[in-house]
Amino acid sequence: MLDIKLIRENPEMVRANLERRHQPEKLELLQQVADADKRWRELTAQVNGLRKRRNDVSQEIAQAMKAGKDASSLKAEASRIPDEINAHESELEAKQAFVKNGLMRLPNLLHESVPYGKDDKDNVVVKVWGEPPKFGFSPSSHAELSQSLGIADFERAAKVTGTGFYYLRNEMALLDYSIMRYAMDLLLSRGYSLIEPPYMIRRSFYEGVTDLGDFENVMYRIEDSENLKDPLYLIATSEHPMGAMLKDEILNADQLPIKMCGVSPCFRREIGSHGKYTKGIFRVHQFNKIEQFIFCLPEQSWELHEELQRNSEALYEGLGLHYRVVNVCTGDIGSIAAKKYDMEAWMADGEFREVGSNSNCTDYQARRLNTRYRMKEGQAPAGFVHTLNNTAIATSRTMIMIMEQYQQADGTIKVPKALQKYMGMKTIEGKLNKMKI
RNA sequence: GCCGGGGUAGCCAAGCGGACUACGGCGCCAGUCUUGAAAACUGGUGCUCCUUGCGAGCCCAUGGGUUCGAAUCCCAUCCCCGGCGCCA
Repeated sequence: MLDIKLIRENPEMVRANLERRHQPEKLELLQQVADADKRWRELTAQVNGLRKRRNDVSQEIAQAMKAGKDASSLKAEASRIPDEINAHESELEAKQAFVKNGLMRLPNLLHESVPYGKDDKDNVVVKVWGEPPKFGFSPSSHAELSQSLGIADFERAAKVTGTGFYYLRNEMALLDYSIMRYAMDLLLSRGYSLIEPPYMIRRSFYEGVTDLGDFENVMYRIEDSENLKDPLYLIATSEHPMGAMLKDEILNADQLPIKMCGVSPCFRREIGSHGKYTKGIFRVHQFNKIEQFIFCLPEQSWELHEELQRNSEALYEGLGLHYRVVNVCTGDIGSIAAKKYDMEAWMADGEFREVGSNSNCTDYQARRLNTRYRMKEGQAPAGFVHTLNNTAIATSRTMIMIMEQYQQADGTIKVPKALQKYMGMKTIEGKLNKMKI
């Protein structure tokens, strides 16, 4: 959420930002918000004047009654004022709601280092690590490999829950947990606190961490929520419960930065098919993820954004996986990020696909969450904190990378050295407690 | 789930229809004093608007209601604490 004062005092800056983002449709919204805010201020002045009259007359009534005088004519006058106030109040509330809603829908200000561009084709590759594996055979997709090894069952998952789900078996289930444990150990060693969050959170908290428009498309709602006005939703990432954790709180500067590493399954209704790489576990309704999340002082966030990036890169490099990093351009970046790096991994068909993203949300998310900081105990809040979030590892997509990059001619898969101690094996051969179904 | 007790500013806490302009304390900020600090003393300490003023409005968990007037009375909802019940 942007600060309304920025729109009052520096609308040109907000306008230029929308143009850089290629969101001309939002220019009109910006103007509407500015107009509604102006009207809100006029109405506020009028209504406050009426409220003052009401308060004054009520005081006179009190004094008259204390003096034993008749106050009935004053009462008659006073009883007319609430109607006048009500006549304006509904418009006042409507304008206020419009401004708030508009502010929620205007995107964050971009950092100057975000490359200008129209769509994902204009993202700028800033790093390439490793090389594509050289196979003396035609490589298979992870979907084919997992089926032939008998370590995943997509047909029965489709039967039971519909498309977009999976049963992992034996080595692949172990691989899932091994990747999580590997990522947890690395981030713990770098000082991040490990968090297992609630897997569902209330809607009112969700509004603080993400876009309102995402709800009905992306999130699963729990029908049986006890409080129907504020129902529970399954989390789409542990970023959300971690962000919501400090809603309406004020942190002391010496408590910051707060660095967390969340572990949880993620639930998403919208998995977008459109013929894009739909086989296997690339796009699914449920997957496990280790997520990094930071609350920090404004002056710390750009340095920490790079730290998060180094952590992600260390995780993939430790697994020996070929990847690249792109600086997401102005036309492709999400609305809450001021700057975003995407991690893209090489897959067996020779394409790079997104496996994680790293965003500095500056104060945009914190303003929605109302998470502030003060320089010292007892002092008034000095401003909003900055928040950052970064996929450390999404196990589903990391499994794809490992299976497709470490496959061998006989259809088995080498286990990256760093995972062998967690897996208890050096090669995935599909022999562990093999199921005859 | 049931029965009690609660939710007041950064924190603690009083108030329980009309001087509440929300008492008091702690913390914090500024000033006086001091070589400096502490102590002491004085003033300030939430949000919004603009005509920036000893200006006005708002704020007592949240949303409604009663009233000329609500922190205070009524209704609904949420949350916390204690006890009982249920339970991996």
